[in-house]
Amino acid sequence: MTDRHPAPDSYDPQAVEAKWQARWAERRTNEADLAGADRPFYNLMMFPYPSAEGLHVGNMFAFTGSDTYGRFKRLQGHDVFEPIGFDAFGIHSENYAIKVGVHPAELIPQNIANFTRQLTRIGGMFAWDHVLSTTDPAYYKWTQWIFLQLLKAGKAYKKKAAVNWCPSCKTVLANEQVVDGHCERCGTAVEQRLLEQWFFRITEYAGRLLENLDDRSKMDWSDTTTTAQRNWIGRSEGAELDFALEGGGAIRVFTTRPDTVFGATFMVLAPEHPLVDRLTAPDRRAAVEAYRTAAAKQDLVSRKVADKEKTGVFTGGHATNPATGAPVPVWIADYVLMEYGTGAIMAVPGHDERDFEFAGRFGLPVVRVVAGEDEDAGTPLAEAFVDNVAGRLVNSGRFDGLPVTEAKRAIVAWLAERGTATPRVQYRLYDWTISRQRYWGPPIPVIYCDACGTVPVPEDQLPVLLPPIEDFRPDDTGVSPLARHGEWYYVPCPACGGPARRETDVSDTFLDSAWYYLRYPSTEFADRPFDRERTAKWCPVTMYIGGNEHAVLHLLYSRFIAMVLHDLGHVGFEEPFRRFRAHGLIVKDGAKMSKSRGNVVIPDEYIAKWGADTFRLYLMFLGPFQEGGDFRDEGISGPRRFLDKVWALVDQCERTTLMGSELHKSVVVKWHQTKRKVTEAMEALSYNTAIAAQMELLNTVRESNCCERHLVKEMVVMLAPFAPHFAEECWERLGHETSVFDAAWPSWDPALTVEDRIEIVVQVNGKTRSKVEVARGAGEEAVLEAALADETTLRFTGGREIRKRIYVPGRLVNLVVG
RNA sequence: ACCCGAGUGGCGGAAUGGCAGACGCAGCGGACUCAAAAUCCGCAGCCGUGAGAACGGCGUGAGGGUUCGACUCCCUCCUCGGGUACCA
Repeated sequence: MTDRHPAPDSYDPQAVEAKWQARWAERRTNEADLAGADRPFYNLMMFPYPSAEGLHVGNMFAFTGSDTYGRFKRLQGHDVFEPIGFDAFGIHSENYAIKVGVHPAELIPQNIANFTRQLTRIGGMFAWDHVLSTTDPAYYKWTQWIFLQLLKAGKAYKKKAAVNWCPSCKTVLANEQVVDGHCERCGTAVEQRLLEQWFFRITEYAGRLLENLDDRSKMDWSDTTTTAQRNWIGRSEGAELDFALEGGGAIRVFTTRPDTVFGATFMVLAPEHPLVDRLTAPDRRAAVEAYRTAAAKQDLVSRKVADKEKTGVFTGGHATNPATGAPVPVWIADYVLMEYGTGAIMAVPGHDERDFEFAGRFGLPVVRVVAGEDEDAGTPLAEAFVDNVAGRLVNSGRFDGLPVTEAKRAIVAWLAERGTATPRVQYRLYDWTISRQRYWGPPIPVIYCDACGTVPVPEDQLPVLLPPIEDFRPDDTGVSPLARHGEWYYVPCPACGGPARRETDVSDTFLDSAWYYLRYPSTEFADRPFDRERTAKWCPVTMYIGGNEHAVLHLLYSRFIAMVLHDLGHVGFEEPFRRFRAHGLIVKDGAKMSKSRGNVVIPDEYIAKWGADTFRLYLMFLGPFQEGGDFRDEGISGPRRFLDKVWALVDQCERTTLMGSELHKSVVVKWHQTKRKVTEAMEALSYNTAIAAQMELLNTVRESNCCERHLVKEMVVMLAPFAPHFAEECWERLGHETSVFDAAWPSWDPALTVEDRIEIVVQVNGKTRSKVEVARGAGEEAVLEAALADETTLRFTGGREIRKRIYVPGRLVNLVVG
């Protein structure tokens, strides 16, 4: 950063910014008329987790990009509502609080105050009247209410599920706290433990969540995000097949490759599979039990590591292959997961890599049932042949010769007739576990009564307040610290008045953030989560911007909750975010910012040095918003010089008559072209090119040395989304008493975006050789004639025969010579 | 391993089938200045020919293809970033 010494009447960002921030607050410029707006536009940015470190430059980039869009929409005449809030519950806050030994309820307000200061300083158009924090009882009361609606509707249920358990710290760990199968803090090997936990039935909605992704009338999202969601939901089409057991019953498997059933030479069950006991032969019992115990102890993360060596044991039992009628041995192995499909697979080692590896390890037979184009049935397999598009069946009885795709249908139909197959769609998505055995979250509003069982807390008793306990650390009981707080924990049953206990788990932070956009427009209503009319007016969110790290969980959970609320009649839409765009990431001098590298950029010092407007302009200029870019200290002086030049132009407007001078046609054309280009670029979030276009216009004006007031005014308006304080000040200096944000976005005249005479590029054999100037409306004949007569062109055509002439209207001529 | 994104001057980046390098940073030359900073004017992809205005060739990670024409579309490969992870 180099020092600059401003001349007395030059642009002083600190003074300008302080002035306008005060004025915006006083005039309430940034608040939308929520009840009366004519053209509501809900411009939402993912709310931040208020960390102790404050907002870093990457956050500022994202917030500025969202704010720039909101301000642009406002200038286009929309009533823009741009709220902000804080996602302050969760394990991040809790762990940090434990680390520094200060209660999160004390830390969070300090952090929020700091975030508020930063977000105000950068000049965000935030509707502070509607600020919210998820830790506020007035907010989480309704988070609990949403839980109860799902419970009532049968969309919430309780079941035992595995958690990561550190036997040394005696506490439940989140997946992120497990590093290489060991506890992040003490290094002890992590085990799994089964706990009763609450789940939401998101899998019931898998199909709809998937279908809506393709419905443009409901959602316009960036492709990368919809693709990530599609993959996460993971739809697979296949069939369930039954492998009969001696003495009745069957092992049911799910497969996407029913065409390979003739090659199923063994079966594998998940160690937890309920049929394991029945199948295990007496002499195998010891080995099977040992394997099951070992599998049960493993932590949740390493259980699912793909490249580890295959393990498993034979149960001693057999089942019957429904296609061949042959008995196949049944094994158990931890590579088969109880949570997916039926918890059992038919193993086809010839055509599945995992099964191939397993068969090789344990000496099980490999049979080829699919062959590629030029292969014959006898070719031995050196590796699994997994191509499921090309290839024909072999060693599959009457199905030999059928292409794979056809064989899938034919075999399922054949087995279905005999009652051993059912077509089936399977999703990878699993139900959402919302229980957290922690302190810092909204208590799940449920009471357990010995007489009545599980009783929901009556809605009129919400919120269930999180008690302000001193010791909020997890302890060796494995249940939430809340269980230690007797007068909170023991309550009379709301149904029978008898002795009862509260649920001590709190809910996942993702539940807090799954509905916050519904709360913003209704923050002043204490008696309802979201007002019906307000919601109808403002929701779904018109434009949502956020990081792609939330492409899956947050966005999917929000969609699910909206869908449930829709089905229960609480909201009129299924999809909460009409438009979503992911912002890119900022790196510093080519490397990712991180504390360990010591290259984290703190925005405050840059803002103090250059002002918020220059900083904003630089952030939006350094790269495409949706891709991010490289933050370099040297780069920031360019945008500042640009503002200085605009300032000087406004200055000239104020005190000279030169401003009346007639514009050259070329300046008029550039002006109108710029208005079009900037408008289109803003809409596409291509802020860097929008700014470049404005710089070009300024350069043209300066070079031509002619200008007029109207042009300068429009320049200021186009600059306003990026440099709001600067634009306000210029607007005032240009003689306006109202906010620049109440001005209209400039429009352009398409006829004036084209010069009277245009340049046509002349290529010979595809290489640019010359240019000719023609009148704007010149026809093909005239242009070709001019091109052929051009001296430079003639040097390259050299009298040779012209075999082909290509004419692109208004742009180019290509002459192909022999 | 799979899925997604990206690879363009010294640097950030622009152009998504039609003049590659807009705009900006850094750099170089000049003006102003006692001098420096700031500001203003100009130069600027690489290689070659030329004293020179100029002229020619090459050039968007690598190789192939489609096309009158490819940074842009297709195939194969390499590198980097992000996501997912034994999903049957």
